[in-house]
Amino acid sequence: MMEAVLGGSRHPLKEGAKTGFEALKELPRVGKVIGYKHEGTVYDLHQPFPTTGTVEFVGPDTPEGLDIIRHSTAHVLAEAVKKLYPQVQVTIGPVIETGFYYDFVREGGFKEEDLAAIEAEMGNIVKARKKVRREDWSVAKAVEYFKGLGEHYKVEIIQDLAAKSGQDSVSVYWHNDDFVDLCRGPHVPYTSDIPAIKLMSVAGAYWRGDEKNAMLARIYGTAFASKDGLKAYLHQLEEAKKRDHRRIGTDMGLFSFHAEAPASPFFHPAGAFIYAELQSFLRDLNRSFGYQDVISPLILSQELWKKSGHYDNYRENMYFTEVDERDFAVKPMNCPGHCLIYKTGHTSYRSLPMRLAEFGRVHRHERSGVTAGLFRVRSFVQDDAHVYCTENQIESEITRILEMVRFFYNTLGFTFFVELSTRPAKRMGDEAVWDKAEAALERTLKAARIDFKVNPGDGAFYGPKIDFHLKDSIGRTHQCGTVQLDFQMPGRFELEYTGTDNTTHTPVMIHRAIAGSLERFMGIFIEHTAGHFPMWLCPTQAAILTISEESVKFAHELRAKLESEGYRVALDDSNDKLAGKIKHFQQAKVPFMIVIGAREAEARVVSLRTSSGEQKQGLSVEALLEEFRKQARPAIPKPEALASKTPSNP
RNA sequence: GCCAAGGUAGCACAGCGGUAGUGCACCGCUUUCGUAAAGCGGGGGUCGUGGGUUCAAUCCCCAUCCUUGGCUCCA
Repeated sequence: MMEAVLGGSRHPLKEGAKTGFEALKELPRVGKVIGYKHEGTVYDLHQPFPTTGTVEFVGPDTPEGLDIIRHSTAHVLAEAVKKLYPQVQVTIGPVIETGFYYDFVREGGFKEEDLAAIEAEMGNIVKARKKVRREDWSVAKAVEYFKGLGEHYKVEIIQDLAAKSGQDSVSVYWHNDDFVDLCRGPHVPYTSDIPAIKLMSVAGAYWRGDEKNAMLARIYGTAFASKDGLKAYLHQLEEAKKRDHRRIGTDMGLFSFHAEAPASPFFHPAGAFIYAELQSFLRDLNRSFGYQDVISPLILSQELWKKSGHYDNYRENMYFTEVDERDFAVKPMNCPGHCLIYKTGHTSYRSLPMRLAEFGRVHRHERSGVTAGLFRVRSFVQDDAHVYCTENQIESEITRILEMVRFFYNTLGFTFFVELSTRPAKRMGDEAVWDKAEAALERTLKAARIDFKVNPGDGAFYGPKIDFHLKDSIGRTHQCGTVQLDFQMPGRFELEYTGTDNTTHTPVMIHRAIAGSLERFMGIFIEHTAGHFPMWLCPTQAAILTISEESVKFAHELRAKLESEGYRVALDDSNDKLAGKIKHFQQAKVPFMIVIGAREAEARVVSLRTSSGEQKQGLSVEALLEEFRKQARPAIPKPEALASKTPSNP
């Protein structure tokens, strides 16, 4: 006897149904069904039905159902495009996290204004309720058929598929007899089973993602199980736009960009304040963990970059300059400078680990199309540090760094995930050293009980690395912190220390950053908080608002008192209405507003309002200060204090 | 770099062959007012930059700079 799972409950199922549709006839009607899952694979309802086991029917509002709808919508898009532009070739049209896309071959690409017509044609196809029918063809037949249609990319896909997997048949899906596309499936049974479609944008994309290949015309779209689902998604996009750090940065006057220095931010007083506070938080954390500040120059000779390997491996991202007939480069990284500092003077094993930290400004020439607000810039500061240590100290040093990273992210309220990146194709050094380095990082992560995913081939050219990724408000992830093990550079720079045995050894070098780029980190933090920063980071922490002239004198006294306590306070004693003042400081995202009218002035108390709208009336000045003290910057722990804490990376 | 869209006052936008407009912000005056906008008046733009077409260009054409979305998601 078979079993069916339908609408969350189990039902016995008679054997012998030929298709999903037939099987459904035996079962109670519970909502819409567009496919079924059997042994982990999803099938469409027209496909031959299994004869054993449990079958789970898939509704449109399940993750699998949504994938089916979106994949089918991609096919409908392809049919609509072929109908409107018969000369266009189709390539691939996969489902992505937010919808789907389809890549076409079309001279000149598509224009955004073409989308309306295509969407209308898609609507016709949906309305026509075309049956989506699967057929299995031999590879030979498929190749011949698509060749006949002039669909050369499809032919390439089929031949590739056959060569790679060795399978001798492929599946195709028809819309009635009007349109056929190569596809693994599954699909909705009828085109009318797609409830809500929206084409989003056009873009260029390289065939198979490779710049050497032809540029294809991509159309992005999305589809949902209901009109409301689509509406909610579009609304969410609007909301995300409001949190965009570029918009908030402009509104709050935090930073600007100028053509005079493309992709390089100019921080205004308010933005620079927050930036500097974050920096000093990180500096204090560094010092607490035994790091020492150093400062190294921005421009260093080209020979140095040849020695470090950057010239050979990173040249296309570097800025060069020539002065006095000598070649220089602007540093894209701080490590060679720190190595020169290490090299000065004789080093004993007693001074290891040596932890050198620098808020080092680096310049990297990112390609023009990849820069984005603060997220990807060409000039930025890293909270960089290099730890020189013995091989025996590697694991304890990395553990210490993991603790710092965890404290910093948790304190600012971020969730993150961790990736271990292993040897890339373009690399230096022997395989044995790579083996050792990769194993050391993996061991340390496991010991710290941090979940991680291995990212093969994504390491730096000098060693493997651990990357920390933060999630922003619209689900994008950003690489921030990094820990990189380096067995190469110390040798290249002939770094040495004298060991207990009184002979010279080469130290190991660990590159690490916690925030990564302060610029990018600020961008993420702005979106994370939507501009509502914790009080200790705010340039203006509180605004005193008077109601009428009787309260002005007390307001000034209060400001003097708060400033003498070290708070950054604005005073609005203008003759605007209170509601207007509140609106102004609300939009400026000042966390606290202190309202003072005649009543308060007389009793020498205040009315406190937070930017989230909470109110407390009749607070004494001492009670107000107590409220503020609760918002102080979190205390920086010592390494020993964190070592005992239960690890977590949510 | 490549494909597409865009650049008009500090900000958000409208206008699109006959040399510029709205809202907010800013400045001035009036209003002394209890938790998201009181009223009136005013100043501010060589319409990204360079070239071309035209009697006339913010608008059309070419070039260029900058910004934005996309270029890993394998039928």
